[in-house]
Amino acid sequence: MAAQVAPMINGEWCPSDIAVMKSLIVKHNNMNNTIIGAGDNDGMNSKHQDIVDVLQARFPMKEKHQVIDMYVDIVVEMMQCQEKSGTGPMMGGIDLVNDNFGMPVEDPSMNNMDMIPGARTTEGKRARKTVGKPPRWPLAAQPERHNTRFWSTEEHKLFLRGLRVYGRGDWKNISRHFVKTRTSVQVSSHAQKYFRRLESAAARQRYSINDVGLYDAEPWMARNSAGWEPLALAGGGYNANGYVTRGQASTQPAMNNLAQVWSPVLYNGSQANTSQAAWIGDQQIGHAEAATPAMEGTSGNFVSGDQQEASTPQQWMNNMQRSTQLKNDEDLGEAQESLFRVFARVIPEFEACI
DNA sequence: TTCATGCTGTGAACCTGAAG
DNA sequence: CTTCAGGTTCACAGCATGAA
Repeated sequence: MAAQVAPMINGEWCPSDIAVMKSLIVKHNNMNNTIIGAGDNDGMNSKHQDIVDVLQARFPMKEKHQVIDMYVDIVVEMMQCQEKSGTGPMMGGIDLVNDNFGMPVEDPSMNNMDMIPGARTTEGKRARKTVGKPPRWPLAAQPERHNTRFWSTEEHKLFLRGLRVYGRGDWKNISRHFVKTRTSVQVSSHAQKYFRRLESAAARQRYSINDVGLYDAEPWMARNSAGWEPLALAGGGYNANGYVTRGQASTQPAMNNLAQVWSPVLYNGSQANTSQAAWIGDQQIGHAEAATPAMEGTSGNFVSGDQQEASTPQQWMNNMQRSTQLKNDEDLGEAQESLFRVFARVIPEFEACI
């Protein structure tokens, strides 16, 4: 672990890397556009395969899935910039999305993400649990908790990937295709705790598996222990608890999960690489660092449809909701899903890597 | 078209174990 | 000892599907 890098930043992609990737993507996209006609599916697939190969060649130290992942993120970011500006691409023409990479979307109904909390009525549920309810199990007959197993960091990252591809609510597919070691019920349960954790971000006191972001390295052990304490960084790293006490501004927790999951939606790519960061209450989500990868969601601002920055947990949640609306309105979510789905089909390694 | 059934997601209660 | 985090389970609601 490089001591210079904030722990929430995995150090895998630096801004210059991303700039190079963008440049290469734009260059090869434009170059191939002159050769490949619209609707040429094989050509499009080959095109993206070629671009990934070029990127892989440029960054031989990276795993292929890392390259693919970043490629998708950058494409989505560019797409979002195009959507926002309405006048054209930020970095040259890129038509990777509008035609679904030249491939049909296998299941358009996939865009069923319902991120709006409260969209489904819960009235009548709340009074369900009755007072004086007898214990679920007699003390002597409590079921064995043999299935209890803490989520590993890897499982959580797979969960985040699945969340990014299938969206919130499709636990079945996330379980089936990503977190294969967990049932859909377990995934759902984990998600419940995960989102609750995000909502109560300001009150966090202990490290949790849910603090692991998709691109985070693993600077910690699975539990609070001295095992990861030595990794605490001077000035802006972790403290022994993994969280800052409210009022302490000298240490910065890594709480970028949702930011990464929804980075193309929540973060304004055009403002990436600034040193501004979003905050939850007293705690900073995205640690401002000069060397922050744009797509990490660590340096970009939280943006909602009206470009408002979150400054309180409630505002943050509201922004998330508005961002979801924005995504729905502009079909960004569907486009992103399409990207991943296409990648999953075009590049076999993708499935193997995730 | 209507109804029954099964599946799945959601929110909450409850439990265990670890940290404070 | 208290508080907190994580996991399981349950009740309910919504949706899809098939039969009448």
